[in-house]
Amino acid sequence: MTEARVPAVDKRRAILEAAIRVFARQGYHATRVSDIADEAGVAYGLVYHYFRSKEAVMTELFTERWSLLLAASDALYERDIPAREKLDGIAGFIIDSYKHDPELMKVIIIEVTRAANSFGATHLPEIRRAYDVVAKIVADGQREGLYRAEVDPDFVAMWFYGAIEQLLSGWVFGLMPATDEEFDRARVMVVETLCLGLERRGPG
Amino acid sequence: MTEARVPAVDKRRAILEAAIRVFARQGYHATRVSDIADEAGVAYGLVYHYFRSKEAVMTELFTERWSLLLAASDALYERDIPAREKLDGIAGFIIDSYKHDPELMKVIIIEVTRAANSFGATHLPEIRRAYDVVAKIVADGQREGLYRAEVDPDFVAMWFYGAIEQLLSGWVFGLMPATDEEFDRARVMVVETLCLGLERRGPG
DNA sequence: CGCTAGATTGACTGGTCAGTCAATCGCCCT
DNA sequence: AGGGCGATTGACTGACCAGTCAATCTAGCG
Repeated sequence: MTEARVPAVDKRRAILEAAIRVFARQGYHATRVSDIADEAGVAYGLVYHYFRSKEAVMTELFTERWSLLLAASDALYERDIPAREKLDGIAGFIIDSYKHDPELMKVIIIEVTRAANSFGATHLPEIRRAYDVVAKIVADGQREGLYRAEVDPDFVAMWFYGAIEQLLSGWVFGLMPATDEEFDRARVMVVETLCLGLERRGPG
Repeated sequence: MTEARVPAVDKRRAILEAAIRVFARQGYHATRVSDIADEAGVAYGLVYHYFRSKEAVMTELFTERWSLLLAASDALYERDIPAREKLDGIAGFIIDSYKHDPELMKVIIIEVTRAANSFGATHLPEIRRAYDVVAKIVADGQREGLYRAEVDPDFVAMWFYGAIEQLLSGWVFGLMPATDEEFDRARVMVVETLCLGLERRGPG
């Protein structure tokens, strides 16, 4: 009774999801477009009907999720809660994203965020926007006198993301146990240790 | 009057150094073997006289420097100095390596250490060995009661390297100012903030 | 019914490059 | 002088793959 334009099976979506699996399994460079098509159960040419290029597929995967992270970060930043909880919220969002779709996060981290040469270069602006929110949170914390003034907020932002990416990499490659308890433990540990490192010491 | 076998110009070395420049400029995947040969001022085929493959060139670049880091880490670990100084020594070694040959460090970080798919996978064991030294330092610190016992040493090790890699990436891509003062400041900041985050709080 | 337009197919093309190899060079030794 | 051998050369081959395109299919519509 409703939308007449939407096919019973959305092949476009099928292609995107197949791409996640194949990119996660073989890496972007090692996947042929035909691999994506096969995995999606569609003809080779259909990939080019829906996407301009192999790169465009990757870009859509990244942008779709990264924009969620940016939105969540902005929302967190605006809220009237302690800096620490904002950072915890961001760390939590990323880790939840991993819990929710590990393959997609694997692809994003490996092929974009840490791939400073290829997609990392293309998407630098969006990536930096995420860093900037963290830097702003830290800067606010310094202005309120919570955090030591000597540390550069931009530096902390890079640190924060560097640590989280490394963590996810550890899970992705089985260097560290990847259970739900570990996820929560890791999240607490990053934020707690980072904040302890940043906080001004008492009166002494 | 001396070594007869060594040519006046060591072409093998020239190829390695050309490779550093070209890999740094274009990235491993985007460099053709002919680019390396041209940059070295040498015929295409000579690259294959000295190296089994393009990959072998990269591997030699990585292994040569990484083994220095491992040796330095081990030496630092054995010395009878505070944990904090050991960590500072490792951070310092890496940052000095960057100061000494930024292009080589750029290549190692981007193409190996952070390239978990390609060379990162191949060299995982060596990379982990570097992490392990940091983990051992932290574990010792915990045993001595300096550091909080709740944090997982392996986790700290990943964190430490994640942060430093991110820093170097920031310099490499011009996201952060890369001057000698910045290098020293960054080194102090990483180690100081990390240790403050790890240390046990006074009596409370 | 036929018509149109988007969906779908897969064979084919063009360009790229890693790695091979046969030929030549230059140095040293006898 | 001339033989031997590693160093050096660069044209060539074989494989691979992103992207194109003309053909076919399907569904709504008047």
